[in-house]
Amino acid sequence: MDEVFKALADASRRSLLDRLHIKNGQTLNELCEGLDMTRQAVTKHLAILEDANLVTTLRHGREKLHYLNPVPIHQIGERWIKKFERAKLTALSELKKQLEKRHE
Amino acid sequence: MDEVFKALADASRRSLLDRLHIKNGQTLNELCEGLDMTRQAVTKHLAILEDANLVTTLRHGREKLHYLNPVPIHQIGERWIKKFERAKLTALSELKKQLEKRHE
DNA sequence: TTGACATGCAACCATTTGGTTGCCTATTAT
DNA sequence: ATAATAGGCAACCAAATGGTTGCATGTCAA
Repeated sequence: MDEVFKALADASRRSLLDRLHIKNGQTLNELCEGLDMTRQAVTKHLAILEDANLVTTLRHGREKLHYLNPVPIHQIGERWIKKFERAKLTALSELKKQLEKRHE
Repeated sequence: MDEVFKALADASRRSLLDRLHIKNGQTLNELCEGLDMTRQAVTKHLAILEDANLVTTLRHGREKLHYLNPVPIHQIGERWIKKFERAKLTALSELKKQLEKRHE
């Protein structure tokens, strides 16, 4: 889980995921197009995404195809973000209550 | 949005949010208890969470009370994670289809 | 078979990050 | 008044991060 959060912390990596979301199964060079970065930098980002299991790769001859794996993203939503849903609703009223308490 | 992702990338900071989720409105010293870190390190983490608008503070005499703001977490869920929901469902079948295409 | 293309590996670099220590200031309680 | 308490500020440090360049390897096409 920590690896996933770390992987998502970088805007370049999130944009790579976005691009794979639009078009799945792209090669390294395809993913490099239009980016203000060397191919090697992109390789490193993709390796981090792969380690976090956010991207799966598949060799096809001399090409390496990259596929988005949305499962860890979904898990972050289910296992982590959902926890804070209830808080959202009660946050403001709780804060007000506690403020009043402190000022007694 | 980037600030929020960056803030959430650290396990210590996520655990601080968890603790505020359990008990809202804690002081700095309260939040330091049981942590294997100096107070100053915790201060820095809290400052990052505050910059990302995940935590709101309130001075009360010599105490500084920390309140969880779950809104940015919720926004990550709505604006970012939800985008990948559809992908989740179709990911595997898409991958299979594309594999078949490449092997024609 | 040989050149072009797609990717991999490794060393190196600057900046950011997560942490520390030491000291200072403000508020509260005795 | 003064000691204890809660927190702030700044300098410093090691390690991680995000990037580079240079060269090597594997695969395809002419």
